[in-house]
Amino acid sequence: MLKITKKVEYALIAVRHLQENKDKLVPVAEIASSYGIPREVLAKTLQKLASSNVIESCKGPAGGYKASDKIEKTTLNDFFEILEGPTAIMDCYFDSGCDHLSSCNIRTPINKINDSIRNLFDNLTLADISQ
Amino acid sequence: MLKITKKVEYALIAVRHLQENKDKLVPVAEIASSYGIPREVLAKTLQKLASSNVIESCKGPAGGYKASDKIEKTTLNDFFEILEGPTAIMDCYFDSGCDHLSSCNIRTPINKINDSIRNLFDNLTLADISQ
DNA sequence: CTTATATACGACAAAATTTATCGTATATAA
DNA sequence: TTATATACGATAAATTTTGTCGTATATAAG
Repeated sequence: MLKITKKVEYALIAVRHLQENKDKLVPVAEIASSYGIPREVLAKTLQKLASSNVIESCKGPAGGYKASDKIEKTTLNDFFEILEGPTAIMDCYFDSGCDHLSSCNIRTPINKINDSIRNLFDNLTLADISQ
Repeated sequence: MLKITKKVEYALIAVRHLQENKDKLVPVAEIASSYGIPREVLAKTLQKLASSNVIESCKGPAGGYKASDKIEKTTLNDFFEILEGPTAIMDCYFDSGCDHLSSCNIRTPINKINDSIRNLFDNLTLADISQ
């Protein structure tokens, strides 16, 4: 439990790689083969980061991805939410279909834990964890 | 991602229930039926909490579980680790079988995130989140 | 001492989620 | 025009989580 997914792991690896190669455009295939990541999985992940402008994409031959200016200031919370949706230890606060809401005795605890984690990740940037 | 498991959810519900019924011994069946939890799953979960002395068990007719003195001071980190093992967002720091260690470029980031989360959960007790 | 009830514990099946693959479309530099 | 790279959806495989079943053990009550 409380594990990140491979998607997020791959995204972190890619972001770090792009940060270390700031000048050039790096194609997905290069990152995938360097770290043993399935190409298609990584591609889809980087597409999400590109559409949120954490990284920039360029199509065509000699194309690829590069880190954007925004990347250093991106918080872990933003990063995770781009890839996986809202940060929460349970789904019940986004789903509406909980049958047991009336007898639920852990709303307060769950909310407190969620708030604590979001607060933590709102105050950690990609730059912070790289140093 | 970063979700708690049903086991942990059920354990939290049970702990809260026991805290609200401090005097009496509550059988698993009572908690399971009150909150719509599968009896056997909850039973196994409470057995772990009992063997770690977070709660106390009593066999036989009129037996059941009750909160221990230790319960209020139990940190979220201890609670989670009793139920699910070490707190970490990736398994690679406990498994030894990572093929890509030499090319791994996210050891520092992962360690920083792990440390931050453990620090957070070490400083939150079951009492803290219940208020 | 027998019986009913509760915890203790392991093996296995079902369900859900995550991870990976495949196919097709679009953009662009050479 | 061609080769190469991103973009995106559908589906299959693998893994993990969740739930079920069976059996053993302890103990209070009659």
